[in-house]
Amino acid sequence: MTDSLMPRPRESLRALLLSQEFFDRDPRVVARALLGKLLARRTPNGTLVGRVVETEAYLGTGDPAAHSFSGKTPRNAVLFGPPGLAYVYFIYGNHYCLNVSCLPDGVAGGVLFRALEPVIGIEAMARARDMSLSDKSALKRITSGPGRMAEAFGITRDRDNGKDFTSARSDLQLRDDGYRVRRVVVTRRIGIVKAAEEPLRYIIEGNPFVSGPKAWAKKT
DNA sequence: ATATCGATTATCT
DNA sequence: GATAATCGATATG
Repeated sequence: MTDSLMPRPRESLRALLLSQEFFDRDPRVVARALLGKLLARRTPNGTLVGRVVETEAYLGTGDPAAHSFSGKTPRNAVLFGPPGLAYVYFIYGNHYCLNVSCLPDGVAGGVLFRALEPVIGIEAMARARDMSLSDKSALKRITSGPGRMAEAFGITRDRDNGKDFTSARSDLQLRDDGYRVRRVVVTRRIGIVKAAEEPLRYIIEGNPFVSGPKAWAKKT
């Protein structure tokens, strides 16, 4: 074959950019629908891609666990804005966490990205996390957790808060490559005390890159 | 394998 | 001044 002489389709053509309408829905619906989609980050050096395997829904002003519960502030303003924007917050003096805003402009709601399965740029992700891939068990820990995946992708509030996931010109995008999720498991949310019992955490059943102890990947 | 604890700072009361 | 949508290290069964 003369494969190398043919114009190679760009990566972006093989995975469709998610639209703003995709995010203009209830966070529970979006959280479920995001499983299996691709998070893509364009950097000066290369591209990072991870498949979404774990999400959590935060319901806005009616949800005691949501940052938007007590109304709009400078920090959470993005959650009240248009759908499909990156909401990044800094937590415990150590970690950034990445969310996407949901529902129409003026209505709060969002989805927290909790874990990815690395697809492209694994070496770069490991570097960003100061990890070596020589240890086989290290692979699972690169992007399995909200703080971990944010660090692997170089997400910070200064750089990324408010970015449009749905813009063709954005360096932070969400795409659909046609991957089909077999089965979804819903559990209580992790790391919170308020409204923790609500079944608002969504994971791809059996996926090894889901965060937390193995037991959390099954039920609770 | 599960439990506990300390780190470290932006944000809000 | 208290809190937090976490992580990694350490301790213990």
